[in-house]
Amino acid sequence: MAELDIGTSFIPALFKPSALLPIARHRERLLYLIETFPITIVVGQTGSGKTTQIPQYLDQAGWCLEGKTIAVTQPRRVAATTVAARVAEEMRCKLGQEVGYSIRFEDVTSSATRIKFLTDGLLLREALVDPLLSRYSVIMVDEAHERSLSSDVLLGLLKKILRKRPDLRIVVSSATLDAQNFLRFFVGDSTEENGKENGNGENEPGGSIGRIINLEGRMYPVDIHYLEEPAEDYVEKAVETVFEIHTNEPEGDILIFLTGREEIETMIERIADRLDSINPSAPKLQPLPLYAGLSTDQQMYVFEPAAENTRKVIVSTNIAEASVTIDGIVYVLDCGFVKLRAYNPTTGIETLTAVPVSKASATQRAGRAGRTKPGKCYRLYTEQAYERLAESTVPEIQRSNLAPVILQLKALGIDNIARFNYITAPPSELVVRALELLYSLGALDDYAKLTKPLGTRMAELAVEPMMGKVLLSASTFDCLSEILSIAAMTSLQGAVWFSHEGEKKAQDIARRKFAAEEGDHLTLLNVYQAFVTKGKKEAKWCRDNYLNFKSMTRAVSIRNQLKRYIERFGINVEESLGKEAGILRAGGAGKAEKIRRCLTAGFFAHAARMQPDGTFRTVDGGTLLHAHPSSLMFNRKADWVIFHEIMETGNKTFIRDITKIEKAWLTEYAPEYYRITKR
DNA sequence: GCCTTGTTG
Repeated sequence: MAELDIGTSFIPALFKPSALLPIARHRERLLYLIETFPITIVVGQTGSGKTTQIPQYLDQAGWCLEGKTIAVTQPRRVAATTVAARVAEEMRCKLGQEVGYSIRFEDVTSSATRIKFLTDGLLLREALVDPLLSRYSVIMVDEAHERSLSSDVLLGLLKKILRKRPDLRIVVSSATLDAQNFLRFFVGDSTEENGKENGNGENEPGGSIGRIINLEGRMYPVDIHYLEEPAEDYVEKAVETVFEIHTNEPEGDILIFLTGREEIETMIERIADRLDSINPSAPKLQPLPLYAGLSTDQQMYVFEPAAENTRKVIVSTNIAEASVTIDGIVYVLDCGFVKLRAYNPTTGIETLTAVPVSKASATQRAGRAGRTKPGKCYRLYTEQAYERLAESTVPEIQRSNLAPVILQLKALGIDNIARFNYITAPPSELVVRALELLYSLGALDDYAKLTKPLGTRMAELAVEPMMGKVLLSASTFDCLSEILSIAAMTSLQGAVWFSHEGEKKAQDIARRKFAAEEGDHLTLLNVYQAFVTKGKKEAKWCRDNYLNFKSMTRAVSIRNQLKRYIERFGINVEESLGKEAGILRAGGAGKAEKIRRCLTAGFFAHAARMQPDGTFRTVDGGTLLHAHPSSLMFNRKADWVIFHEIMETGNKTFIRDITKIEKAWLTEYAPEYYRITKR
């Protein structure tokens, strides 16, 4: 940012006098609404200052007296930490004192903390031990319009808590489109009066429950352009548009939204191919990729200022829509598609496919061009196509595997899942499938009540239900120490290996050093054990072995956390770290078999059999599966296996983290499940 | 022959 240096360098660049923010004009109205109504919906564009200012107004107005705290939830960890730092700076206090944050593995709060930023998932966990969230006077749910699983569940829970805590105040921050929807959610079917007949003279849809307040943002106008004819190949169209902008439009960086890594790499190659066509004396173009799979270092390039006389072209996935904000973008290109996860309750298979974006999403993308000055957005589709788009993206709760959600709701004391206050209810097929799985794992009884201690413990463990079952069975299989490591490693979701371009072969060779005959789970165990013993938890060792140091460090934290839980349940953890590594690799019978049996006791629903041609079939024979290329079983022989994850991408269904088992173990550990599904 | 994005005292 170009600002005059007038010698006041002690004021950080971030700092803007808060009195100048547009929100300052709404201070009194905001405080009045929050004082008067249980619910306040705040509609605020980016740059309105709602996240940083509202908690401070509340603190100044006395909402933190008598030891009470204001909670502000965020959907992402980085947001919680950076916003907390910003507010601490504005209040001129040390982070962790009056202002703090709390995210998994990092609690930067103290007894002095009055304003606490935290992830919405973590606040949900707090409700397990403090069901009325009694330490908070105000809870602000930020970015609620993103409709993440945890913020949806949190809002439903808050509605329930309100009935028992009339003193509690809830602030929901949302985009325009959803404000009415959120208010209706809190008013509708409530035990309180609902506005039409509240008799207090206020004829507003929120009745005596709540109000909506609009805050202006600090956005510059963005010109929207559409194609006249649909594009046959939007990557090609995007490349052409980049060069048109570059030759005809004034300076300013370009951000392009595509759906995935492959498209991004294609686009970058095509731009590079045509760079020679630019007049050598003209300004240059610097294409840069941005997607979650890149290392942190590789991602940092997009934030660095371009070389002189050079225009940055950032080619990104949806990560730049809300999670990552880049300054200096003046032109946005939107391909009109996004890859979304969806869970098929009939097959139990997750899909990852490109689908048209929603209007809300397209608006958000366009807005990325207007952060620092007026911008332009080129939609690589026609205006008619835009009109046909859905208003908003289907919320996660309607397209996810709900087993973890239902387990959590049950643990929060919400027994009647069907009558829970959902902002939008999930399809009943999803609920039924989740209940069936939880029942087959023994987490629910015949009356769909949480079992004790198994069900309640599974809900407390921060892993998915199937892995929770494995962890809680491990001591009876005499392999708890190993399973703790395996659970931590699978939680990394494939981010174990570090891939640099052109080093694929070396990486494969490195991987073979850890390979276990029995499959991926034991290989992951070997990696973990080597990291903490031979690797001394050092970055250099990871580099030498093509492992992701950050992920490995995270695995150590996850394992420690899981171990603490297990010990709190009164289960003894006998560490065998390091001793067994050699034995496992040699295929040493005893321990390895115990681990495979234990995994089967939790993952019996994820079983498959290899066919002579190397592909797999599900147990009922119905679905064709492929070992993911990252799996050891991609080019090895096996018979029956269990797997951690199943996902359909493009036109193939992949399974990953695969381990060999015996067929007989399935009926041994899940007799009912295999009787039911075989018919 | 390969994963969009988040996240759990």
